[in-house]
Amino acid sequence: MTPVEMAKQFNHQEAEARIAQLWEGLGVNKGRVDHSKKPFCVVIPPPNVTGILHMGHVLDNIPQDVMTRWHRMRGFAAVWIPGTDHAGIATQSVVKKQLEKEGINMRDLGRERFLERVWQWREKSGSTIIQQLKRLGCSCDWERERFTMDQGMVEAVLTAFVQLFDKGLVYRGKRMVNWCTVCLTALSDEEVEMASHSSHLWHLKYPILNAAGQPTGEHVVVATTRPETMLGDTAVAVHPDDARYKGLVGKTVLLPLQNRPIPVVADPFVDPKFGTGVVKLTPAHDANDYEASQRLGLPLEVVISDEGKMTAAAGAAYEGLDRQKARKKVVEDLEALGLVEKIEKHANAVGECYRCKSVVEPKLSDQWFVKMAPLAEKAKQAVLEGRTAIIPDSEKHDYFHWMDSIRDWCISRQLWWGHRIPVFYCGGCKHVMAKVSAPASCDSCGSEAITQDEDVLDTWFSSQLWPFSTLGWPHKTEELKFWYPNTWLMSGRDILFFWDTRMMMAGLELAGDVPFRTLVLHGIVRDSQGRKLSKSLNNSPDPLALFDQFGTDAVRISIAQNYPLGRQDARLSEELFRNGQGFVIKLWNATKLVLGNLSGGCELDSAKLKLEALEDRWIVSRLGEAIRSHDAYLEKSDFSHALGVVTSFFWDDFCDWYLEIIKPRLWGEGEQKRSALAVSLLCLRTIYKLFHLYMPFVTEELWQTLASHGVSDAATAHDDERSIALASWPNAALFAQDADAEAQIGIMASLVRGVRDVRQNLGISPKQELDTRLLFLSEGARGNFEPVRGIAEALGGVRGFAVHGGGAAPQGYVPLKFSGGIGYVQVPSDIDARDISSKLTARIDKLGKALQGIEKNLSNENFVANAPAELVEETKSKAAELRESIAKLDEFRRSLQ
RNA sequence: GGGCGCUUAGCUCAGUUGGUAGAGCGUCAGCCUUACAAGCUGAAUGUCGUAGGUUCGAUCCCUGCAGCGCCCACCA
Repeated sequence: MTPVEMAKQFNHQEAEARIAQLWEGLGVNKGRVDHSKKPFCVVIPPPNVTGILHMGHVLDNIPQDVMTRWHRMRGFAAVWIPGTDHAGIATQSVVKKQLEKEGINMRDLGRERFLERVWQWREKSGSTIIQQLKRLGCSCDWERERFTMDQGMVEAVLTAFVQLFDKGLVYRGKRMVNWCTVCLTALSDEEVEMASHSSHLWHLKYPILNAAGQPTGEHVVVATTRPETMLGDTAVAVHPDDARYKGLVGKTVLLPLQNRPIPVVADPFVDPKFGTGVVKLTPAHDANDYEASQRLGLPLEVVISDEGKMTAAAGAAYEGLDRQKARKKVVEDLEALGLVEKIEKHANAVGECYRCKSVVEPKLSDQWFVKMAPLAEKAKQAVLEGRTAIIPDSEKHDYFHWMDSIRDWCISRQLWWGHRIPVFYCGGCKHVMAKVSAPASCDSCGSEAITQDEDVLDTWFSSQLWPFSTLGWPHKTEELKFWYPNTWLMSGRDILFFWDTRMMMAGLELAGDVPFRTLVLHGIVRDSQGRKLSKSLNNSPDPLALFDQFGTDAVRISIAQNYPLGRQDARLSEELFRNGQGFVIKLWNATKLVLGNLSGGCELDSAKLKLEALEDRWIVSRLGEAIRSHDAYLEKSDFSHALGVVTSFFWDDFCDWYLEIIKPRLWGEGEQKRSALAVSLLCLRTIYKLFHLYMPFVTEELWQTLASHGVSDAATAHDDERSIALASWPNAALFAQDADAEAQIGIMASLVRGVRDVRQNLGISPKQELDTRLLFLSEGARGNFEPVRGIAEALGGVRGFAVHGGGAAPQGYVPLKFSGGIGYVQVPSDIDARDISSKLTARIDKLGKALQGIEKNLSNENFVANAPAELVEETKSKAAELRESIAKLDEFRRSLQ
């Protein structure tokens, strides 16, 4: 082997594509059912098929990649299944808008032709996000890519529906549902976001009629936040016990504008304390009112259409007006009649469509529902029993609360793009059948007049099957048997109720077990000012541009380091990515140093490695500790801390101390050089493996660089060395702990830091060699120092440490404290004494304060009596050390005067 | 209205059997030392939100309060 001339830096632009090809060629990401190994399976939260990669995806997928790579290297039969979601409402509205641009109304086009257009759009843009995920370095098994509307998925979805139907867990019913007047479909409760609107509370006067139907001249005042709905009022209600209105119940009032008499009724749902205690009843447009009207047998008057416009029933003056405009006109018209008593400011929560943000309208309609209570109970139990762990633990609270307060799930959507509900109606006997494939005739009467339900299923109905439908369910495939339940699932906590909870329920009900063993939830990323990323704020960076600019590895490591696990959110900034870039560069340069000094005869065999030099024993001990600690964090899915362990090992221990210590050996010859090379190469190879989870590209490049120069480890030669992704995970047990080495290097580092500190403080040039004497506080410390004497001299720039026997500080030396004793550094004659004196005073004051605090404790009898003996001893010796240091500093200060 | 979380250095955040607080960035100072100036070396900076309680001792445990944020909720 000869010294390697490495490029100045890692060219990520060129290398990433090449490395991705290497992986593809080697099939490193392929998951295979292998019963000799433990299974590991993750399914990707399927992005919208027509979507493009945004920071949210990056956030989602980095940890999945980390976990998948980690398990693969640890010898699991690991698979990460990718795919995309058809995203019903979102995709339909995109295509609808495209058509509108061409002047085509989708209703005119018809269902079939419209669906053709959607499929075309899907074909065109469907692979974009998959390509982008590849650029992120995701080690998915791309051959297993699925789409929520591919053939197998259709079968799974229809089967799931039919099974639930047959169990009586799916039913059709007339209910008040959330209706989006823009998307023109029903929504589930989860798809409605409550937003606070500052609005008004209008107090309207309804004239009271006498028995003959004539106005008495008196009014009853109702308070409402939606005056436009008064056109559809069918009654006015008060609380039965409300003394103020006792005489009113049973009478009739005149509904203004409509000039229709409506009754005054009593129902306990009215809150006498709110408003005037009188509420108008609009059964067709309010869920509460609807329920009350059912109890009271009141009629329904639909005055708002599906599109959110007033109907003919609202009266000629209002028909066709938008809800908002109708509200304004109704109020104006009532004011003109003198029927508005007052208008108060009022903040209320309004439901908005989670897709288009328009205000949802309650609408009474026939819809399909999933009966949730029995499913929720099982899902709750599974988490209570620990069959699925939720990380962080605090999120369980929301999970349980949701399960406890569950309501039936409206799954029918009045859309075309989606899984059509597999329910068939017989035109003859009105029999209703749920079938995976369309029946030719009625099961019950044999009639061939069969029609299929027009609606499609909620997108989340198919998403909830993802952990097992991707593995071949409803067929009992090898994959399903081996990889179900999935090991792990990562999702943003914003879709906990859309997706995660429903997968739990569907998995337990349909696949017979929990969908995943561990659910990890994360927060969102924000910009540097803490704002959510959004298109309108233009603060949402394009991940691909970031990959180009900083390198994919840099972006990945930056995000992994600042991972918003749990409730926490993470802030993004340029600095963050530059920081990540720094790690890539540092790793490159550390390799450059070692490879630049390669020479013949340093073949590496980690099993036969003899660790003789102290620093070699030390770095190997530290490395073992880093591996153990990293793995322990990752077991808990704590990526940031796991990565933090590796980065601080690499940067602080390996680069700042180890490489600095061994430089003379690397520059030298012979056995010293050989062993330094062997140990540093072993460390580098191990560091690459550890970092590979987070920075797959640069670590692969460096691994290949080593391989191409003949560096490989004889001890792991049985491993597949063609790619680091196929290499085996480092075994911490092979890196022996060495307490002596750690203690000795610890003393050395503390002493060197002390000398550097003195240098800086006194303004002594780093080049100037110093004379230094040491006073050891114990024989042990002295013993620990001897082996590191040479290293300390080299790194501290010290001519030679002499031992100071004790007693007064030597003249002209400044003291420094290190772990194990006190050092004295000779002050060069050209240093200004007054300058030093003031610095010494500051230092003495600082130590004095620390001593004060400690002594306060020691003078407290209760502390001495109650605190653990060890702690008391420790505190005493700390106080002694401080006193000694202060005394020496003071002595020196006085000697200057 | 109910529930949950957060408040620590100028900024972003770590900090579990309770023992007098750390990192990165930024700031200041010194270094182009033959891997790296996107670097190295050193320094400064905190009534750990607030008021109490428990304790020999509280950033940590308990209670009240304030500010910020999130989730849930059919009160017109």
